[in-house]
Amino acid sequence: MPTKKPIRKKPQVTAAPARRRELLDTAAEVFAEQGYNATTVRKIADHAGMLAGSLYYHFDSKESMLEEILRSFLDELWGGYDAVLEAESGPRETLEALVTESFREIDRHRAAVAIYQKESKQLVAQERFAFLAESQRKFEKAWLSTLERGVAAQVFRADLDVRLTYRFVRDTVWVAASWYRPGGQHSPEEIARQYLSMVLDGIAVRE
Amino acid sequence: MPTKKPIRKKPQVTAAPARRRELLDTAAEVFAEQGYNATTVRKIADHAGMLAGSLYYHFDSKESMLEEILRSFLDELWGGYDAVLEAESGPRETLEALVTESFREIDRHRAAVAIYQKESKQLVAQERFAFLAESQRKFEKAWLSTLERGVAAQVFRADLDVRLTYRFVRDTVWVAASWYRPGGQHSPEEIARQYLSMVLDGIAVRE
DNA sequence: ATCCTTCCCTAACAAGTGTTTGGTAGGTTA
DNA sequence: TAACCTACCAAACACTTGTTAGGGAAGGAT
Repeated sequence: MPTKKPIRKKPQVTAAPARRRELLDTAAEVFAEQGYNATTVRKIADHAGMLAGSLYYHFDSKESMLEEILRSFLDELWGGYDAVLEAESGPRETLEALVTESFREIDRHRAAVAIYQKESKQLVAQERFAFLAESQRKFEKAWLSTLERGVAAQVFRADLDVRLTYRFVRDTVWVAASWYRPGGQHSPEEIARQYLSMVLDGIAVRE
Repeated sequence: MPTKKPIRKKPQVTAAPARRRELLDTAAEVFAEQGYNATTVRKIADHAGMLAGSLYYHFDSKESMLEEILRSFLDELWGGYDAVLEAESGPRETLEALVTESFREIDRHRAAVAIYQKESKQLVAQERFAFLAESQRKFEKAWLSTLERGVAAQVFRADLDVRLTYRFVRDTVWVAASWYRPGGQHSPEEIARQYLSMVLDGIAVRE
């Protein structure tokens, strides 16, 4: 009679996601604050009130935690973006909606956005994080086409380099995650409003 | 007769800075590309064509390399900024000059700017890098006062939150280091011109 | 010819890293 | 009561990390 190997069943993906989410949220906080590489699994465990090894009951690696954090963030992000894009409004309205949606995502996923911002450039090289590259392509396409539609419809200026403008707009929106604190002075909508006012009409006084 | 201790004289700060600068430049490239924590001294040594231990003939720690990279960058940056501020031009001219100078610094110190951008938030906590905090205060003061002067002189809009505007302007300028490549399509001056046009006059078509 | 300086190599160190293995307290199910 | 599952701990593992110590080749100075 062959002795049954006591294969340890780990919950990993299947089991009750309650505790997983909890741990992923604290991990995301530490990742965002200290940087992914500077964050040891022992630090994460400390913040979660357990020991380093215990994390491996829930996840099978530090990297898989990072992957799950970024995946779930991007899933929700594209939920919002796709809804905006499918509305097929005018270019100006689309741009306003995209910006507002972005600041809302920052409000909800501050940590994940900060991580994405800091680490994505190094991560895309690994095939495990190839989905980041795909997301970036979709992202660029959405914003660029909106800007180009606006130029064609003569609601955006034609004398600006569209690609440069895209980069400026994109960066300014997302770096907000580095200083934004939820529950602070400004709501995401208020920040979006001010930002749109600046980008659309400029900060100079008109004569 | 007391045996003379063979104290190893290291060049460190005194000696010919030629090789030092060379090594610091390659270190800065690797730091910028992979992130400070993810960069091992062995990687730096690889890029420099030597072994890890040999780096310690020139520097006394990995951290001191980072410090020297950031220090020399900030020194040169403030050389340019102070010149602009001492000119005491009008607020709009000052803002234009600050932006242009910033893009020039990105052109010259792409790697250092990228490092500063990524790591400064975590570094300021250490007393060794307290000079970063001081630089940030000077930085904020320079930009904020320029914006406020502009609002007072009615050349900048009064209905925008100055602090929010400052953050937007600051971030967009510096994140350019993450995608800018010297010798590319746009010169620093051209990028500055486009950026200023966008920020000052907006991207919307005027009626 | 000797000495000294410069610049690097070889080889190791201790500390910290992500991860694995076996165990176990406590609740749930049979 | 017995078997089982969940969620964690305790202790170690192999490896990488920044750093150090001693040595040596090359070349200029004396």
